[in-house]
Amino acid sequence: MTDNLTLNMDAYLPLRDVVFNTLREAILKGEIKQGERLMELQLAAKLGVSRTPIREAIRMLEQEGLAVTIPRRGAEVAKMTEKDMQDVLQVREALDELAASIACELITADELMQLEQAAEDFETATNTKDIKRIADTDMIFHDIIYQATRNPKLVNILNNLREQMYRYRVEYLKDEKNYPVLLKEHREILQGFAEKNKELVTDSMRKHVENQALAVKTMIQNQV
Amino acid sequence: MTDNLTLNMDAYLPLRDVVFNTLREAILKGEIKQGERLMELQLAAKLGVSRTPIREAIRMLEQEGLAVTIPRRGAEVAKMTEKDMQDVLQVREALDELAASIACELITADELMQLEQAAEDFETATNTKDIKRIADTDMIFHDIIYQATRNPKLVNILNNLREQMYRYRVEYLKDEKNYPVLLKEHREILQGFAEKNKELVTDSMRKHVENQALAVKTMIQNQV
DNA sequence: AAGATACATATTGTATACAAAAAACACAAA
DNA sequence: TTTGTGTTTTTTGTATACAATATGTATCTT
Repeated sequence: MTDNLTLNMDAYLPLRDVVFNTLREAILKGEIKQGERLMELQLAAKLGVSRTPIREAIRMLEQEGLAVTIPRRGAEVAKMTEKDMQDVLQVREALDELAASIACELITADELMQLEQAAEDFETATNTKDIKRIADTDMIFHDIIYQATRNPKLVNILNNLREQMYRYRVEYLKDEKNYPVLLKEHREILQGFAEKNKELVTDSMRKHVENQALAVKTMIQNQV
Repeated sequence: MTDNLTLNMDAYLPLRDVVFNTLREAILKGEIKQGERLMELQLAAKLGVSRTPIREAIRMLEQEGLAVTIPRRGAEVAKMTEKDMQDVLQVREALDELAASIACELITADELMQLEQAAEDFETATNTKDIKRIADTDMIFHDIIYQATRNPKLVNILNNLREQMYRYRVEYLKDEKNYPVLLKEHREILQGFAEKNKELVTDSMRKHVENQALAVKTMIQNQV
C-alpha cells in the first residue's frame, strides 16, 4: 500500500465518509492492490483517526463490492477476475443501452448542447495525452446521458458498475490507438440523440460497451 | 416500531450482520415504517447489544438503499415514493429480461426441472391463501432463473432491486384476482425455457414485470 | 528434521466513555 | 400569543478499553 494516504478534510463530512472516499479512491487507482488487507489499526494510524470511522468505511466499501471481509480475519480489497469483469460488463451493456434509450426520449435541448460540448472536450482531451483529463471528459459525456434518464436508481447502479471497472477503463484509455474508434462512437451516439433516433443511440451505445468489453478482456489476459 | 425486535443468534455471525439482517427484515416487512428514525441507543437497548454493531449495520442498510442518514441527525428508513418504485421497476424490467435471455441459453436440464417444480409449487401455493408461502415459492421460481445466468453480479443487483419492492410485492400477492395472470405468465416463461425460445422468454418476462409495475402503481395511488 | 504444544502477539469484535452538535424546553420580554 | 434567548437533554461522532479469536513463534519431543 502507498504510505501517502492522507485525508481531504475540506468539507464538514463525518470522518467515516472522508475515510470511505479516501480508501475508495486509493483502491480504484490501484494504490491499494487487490487482495491487500485493510487492517483497522494500521489504517487508523496512517489516516490519523480512530478505528471506529475506519470500520464504518470498511462496511461501506464492502457493500459497494470493493472489499470483502472474512469474520475475525478482517477485510481485504476485492479481487476482480476476468469473469467478474465480464459479468459487470454484461450488466453494463444492458443498462447503458437502457439509459441511452430513456435519455433519447427525455433529453432536453440544453442537455443536448452539454453533450455536444462534452464530446468536443473529450476530443480535445485525446490530443493531450493527459489520461486523467481524458478519463474525466469521457465520464462527463456519459454522466450527461445518465442524468438525462431522470432515474436516480439507474444512475446509481451505473455509477457503481463503472466504479468496479475504473482501473481497466484507465488502462483502456492509455492506448492511443483506441481513440479513433472511441471518437467515432461518441459522434454516432451524439448524432442519434440529435435526431432522437432511439435505435441509432442504443445500437451505437451497445457497440461502445462491447468494444470496451473486448479491450478489457484482452487486457486481463495479458495480465495488466 | 414493533417492540418485539429480537436477534436470531443461531449462527456465529458478527453481531453487525445479525443486527443488519434483523433490521433489514423489519424494514421489509414494514415493522419499522418509512421515515421512522433509527436511533442507535434505542435500537441497542432493544436488541441488547452496544451501539457499535448497530452503527455498522446502519452503514450497511444505507448502502443497500434501505436507510438514509443525515449527518449529526442520524438514520431513518428510506421513503419510497411512487417515482422511486417506477425507477426501480424500469431497471428491473431491463435486467429481468437480460437475466431471462441469458438463462435461456445456459439453463441446464436439471435446472429446467427445478423450474417446472417451482412453477408447480407456486400454483399449489396460490390455492392455500398462505401469503408467505406464495411469496416464497414465487421467489424460488425467479431465483432459479437468476442463478441460471451464472452471473453473480447480476443476481446481486436483481436481489437488491427485488428487496426494495418487497413490501408492495406482498400486497400484490394478497390480491387473489392476480393469480390467474401470474400463473399464465409463469407457464409462458416456463414454456419459453423448455423450447429454448429466447424471444418468448424475454417477451413473457417483460409482460410479467410490466404487470407488476402496473399493479404497484395503482396500489401506491390508493395509498397502501 | 518433523510435528506437536504452549506461549506470545496481532487483530478483530464489542462495549463504553467522552466530545460536539442538534433538538427540546423553559422562561422572559415585547 | 409570539419571539428570542439561554439551558438542559438527547443524540450522534469519535476515541479508547477490554474481550475473544486467530496467527505466529519458540520450544520440546520423537
